[in-house]
Amino acid sequence: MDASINLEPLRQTFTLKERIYQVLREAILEMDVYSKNTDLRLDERKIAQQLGISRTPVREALVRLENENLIEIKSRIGVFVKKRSIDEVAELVVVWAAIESMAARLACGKVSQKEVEELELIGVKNSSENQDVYSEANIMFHRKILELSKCNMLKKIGEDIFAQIEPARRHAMRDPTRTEQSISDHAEIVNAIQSNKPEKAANLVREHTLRLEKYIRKTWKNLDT
Amino acid sequence: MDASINLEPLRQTFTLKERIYQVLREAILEMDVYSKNTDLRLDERKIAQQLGISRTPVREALVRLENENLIEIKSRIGVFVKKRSIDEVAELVVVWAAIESMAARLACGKVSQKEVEELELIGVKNSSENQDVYSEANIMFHRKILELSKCNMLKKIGEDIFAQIEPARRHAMRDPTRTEQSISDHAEIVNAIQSNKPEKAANLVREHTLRLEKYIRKTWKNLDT
DNA sequence: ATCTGGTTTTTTGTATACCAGAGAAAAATC
DNA sequence: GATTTTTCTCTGGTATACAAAAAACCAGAT
Repeated sequence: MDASINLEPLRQTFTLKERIYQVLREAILEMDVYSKNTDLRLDERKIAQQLGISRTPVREALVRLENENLIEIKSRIGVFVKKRSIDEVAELVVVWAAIESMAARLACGKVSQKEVEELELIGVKNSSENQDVYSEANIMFHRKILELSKCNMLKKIGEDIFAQIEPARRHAMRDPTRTEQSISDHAEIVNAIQSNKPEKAANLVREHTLRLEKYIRKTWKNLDT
Repeated sequence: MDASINLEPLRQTFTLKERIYQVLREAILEMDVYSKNTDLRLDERKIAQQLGISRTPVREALVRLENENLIEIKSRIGVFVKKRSIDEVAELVVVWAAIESMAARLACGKVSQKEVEELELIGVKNSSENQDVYSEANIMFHRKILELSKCNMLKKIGEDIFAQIEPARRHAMRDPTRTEQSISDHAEIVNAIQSNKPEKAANLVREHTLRLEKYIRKTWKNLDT
């Protein structure tokens, strides 16, 4: 028998810097970085105050974000969300193409029928509804390929790079005419994976993604000054 | 018109956390991680004391290193240099293969004769001297390919991954019989790049690197416990 | 009005102090 | 002697205080 008070576990699984990191990361990725009137400055103290904590864990989160290239900490000047140049974004897309192409190659021969169907559902069927749905499904399609590679590192690094591209992708991809082409590309890719043609799958994915690179380079609207 | 002298920016950017980061990173990469009697623990306080500074900048450097997957910060337990498992290393090699393969592809058609010769010198001619020289030249060969892609992001991300692999590579690659095969691979790669065959160059590089993956998986000597 | 020079304010960098959880060691219990 | 409980210590986590550099401000001179 135990008559003493038995309180809640209260387990605070995550450390502050971890949570702040996640909060900030999400907030940064959702920012409209390329809009003229977006303030790119992050104020340590303001953030700490807003969250009701001290600067220390905030700073540690910021260091991490800087290491991920999402922000830039200028010594004794301030912290700024990074606005990538067209060249940097295009290059990142190239890296992404390399990684996803390898993922598609590896996926061949080790995916179940069920997984192929999931991929098709995301990238081909669901995509055709409307622009917003397409955009969301498009992201998921590419993430799914990374997943199907069954290679955790490929997935992890691929997603890191994707996060860096995402703001620019939102900025540059407003053209609905690309949707159709994209969906037929997806169908081909699904097909190649399903019929276990690694070389073809890898090539299709690579060219599909590199087409995005070309597109970005062509249609980039420079909103700087 | 501006006739005034135009001086350097003179950024004094030497912040402590930056320097500590570099010092620690180098030290970690040089550690023989897989040796039984290597102490993998890092003590914030001790490091700060040794460097004659406070814990704060040390911690920020550590956060960064953790984000690069070189160390692991266990909350209220300690900081440890990460010893990658065979699976993680093998997967990283796959990512590396993806990136370097794309680099070779891009290098085709945009390299000068002089650059090709440099590559050949590093990867084929200089490599044959002895094991140590070979090992060093081997690294340089692969870095050179990243460079010849003229894609900064590819280079940067490739080198990040390479840094993570390096300790394991040193651990696993002790077999001199691989040297010959490797050098003839290199020669083929140089040839493909020189004669502007992107598809072939990409394939050769990929298979060359993936062979390393297989090799690591096969010969990994588990020194844990 | 504009430029110049110093001064104040703001903001980041670093140091220090204290807190809390985990694990080991010691003590108590059986 | 083995097991459980308690205490203590070690280590990272967080808060706060202070130093230093950059930016903003503000007179006074031109």
